Amino acid sequence: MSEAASATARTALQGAPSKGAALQKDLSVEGPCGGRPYHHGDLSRALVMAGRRILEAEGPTALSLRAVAREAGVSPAAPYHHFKDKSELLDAVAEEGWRELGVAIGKGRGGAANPKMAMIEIGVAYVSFARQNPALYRLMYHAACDREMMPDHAKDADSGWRHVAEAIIEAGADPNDEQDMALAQIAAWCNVHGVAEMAGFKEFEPLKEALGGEEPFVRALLSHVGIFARRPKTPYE
Amino acid sequence: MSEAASATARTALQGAPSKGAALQKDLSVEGPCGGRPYHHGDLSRALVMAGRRILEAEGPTALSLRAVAREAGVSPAAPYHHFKDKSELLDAVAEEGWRELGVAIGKGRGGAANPKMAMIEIGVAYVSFARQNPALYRLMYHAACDREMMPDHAKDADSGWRHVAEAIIEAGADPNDEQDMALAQIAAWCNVHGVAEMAGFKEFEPLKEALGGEEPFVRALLSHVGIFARRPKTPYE
DNA sequence: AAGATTATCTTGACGGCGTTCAGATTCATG
DNA sequence: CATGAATCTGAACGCCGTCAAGATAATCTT
Repeated sequence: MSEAASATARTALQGAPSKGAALQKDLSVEGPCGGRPYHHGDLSRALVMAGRRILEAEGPTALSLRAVAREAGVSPAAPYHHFKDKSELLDAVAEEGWRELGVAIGKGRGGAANPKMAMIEIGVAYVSFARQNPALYRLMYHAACDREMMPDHAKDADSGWRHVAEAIIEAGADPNDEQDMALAQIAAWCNVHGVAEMAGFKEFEPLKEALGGEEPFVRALLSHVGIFARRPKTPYE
Repeated sequence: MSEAASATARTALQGAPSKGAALQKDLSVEGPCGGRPYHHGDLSRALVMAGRRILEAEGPTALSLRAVAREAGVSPAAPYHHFKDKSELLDAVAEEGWRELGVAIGKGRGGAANPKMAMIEIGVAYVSFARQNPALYRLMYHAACDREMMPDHAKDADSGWRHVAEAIIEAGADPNDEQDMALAQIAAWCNVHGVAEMAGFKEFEPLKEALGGEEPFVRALLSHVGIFARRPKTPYE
């Protein structure tokens, strides 16, 4: 189901046979270029990739530090030379997810017919990513909630957060009304997150089918909420 | 010894603030009262309460089956006579949470100035509950996501789900347009969930302060999204 | 009232987990 | 080539979820 999901990620993960031996060798062979590789190869990278692979293949409950080490072909204690503890490793996996999500959002935004549609396309891309990598998305959000903030690189050029801010302005918001800008951005983010986590619920199945599939369903949901229609600040009195 | 343990448990719970005051039953030595009590007393109830207490006091990572049993004063294997496994116990804790949330939502709805305001009040009550019981809320949602559906009792009279449906109709929606009804209900739920999980993020702090606190912030967010304003189905073309 | 039956709880064990630490190995460099 | 630092291993600790076997108490039958 989520197999076709991360074609982009898959290339990155490609050629990773289960045992670490081959992986180690490959990494150490291409070593001399960057000056990065260490004793074992770039283990820290390998661990993150192994973590993601386990997440996709066997689900979040199987994602133990020991399993990751096993998959990477090292002892259970090895990761501790690259990450303070398990949660730091998981953070690294999550961060990669956020980066990919940013790229996906950028693509969605770029494919919009006009600036006013961009926000919806962004939302669709966001939800679509979350639905195709559910375990990863949960991990990402878990990490964010734990530290009670968005990932640090949210300010980066290709981050989803940035895309949203720009799209809102392009859609006609007044960039000088900081408060309204922030509200729009936050509201969009909250909404799209809710949809991402609930779109798979089974009680919505009939409606999904009536609308012709999950993507139309998501579109309808986002449109219905008027995700970024500019509107008076207080619709009720 | 079971008596003593459950006594400590009870006093500990009474120390806990906020809700659940009415919830705790009299587990004291009342032999032939309800026909329910068993060997130990109502252990299954006691376990759920212990679970909740640990969740609030020490966070989700401390919430182990063994810790719950310890807190309830029984052996680590005792819970297995009442719950199939750990996750079933957690489900029971979550279910209690959903019930409380339903009540909170009902109160919010009842306190609304007029039918059109009811939806916002519901949203505020929802987010407020989630923010006051963050660990419990996460647990609730985790359980729902795992089974990919809302809790079973969502159809009950005092469930939040029901309240939302009724409030939407009272606000003027056409109850015969099933599709639109469902969309409104789902969109509301998604949005409010997103706000609930993100309202605590630190990057929103300045905006919160500018708006005068967290509740105004939440109100602004919900209003901005036009959470339940009736609107044309496709705001963009 | 006494014995049989069932439900409940305890004890003890198993394997897996995250984490630590002392020691072995390999790398970079002088 | 020697030395010191970075990297990995092996074994150990305590906690976890879970299970099987036995002890204990409540309930039911007669």
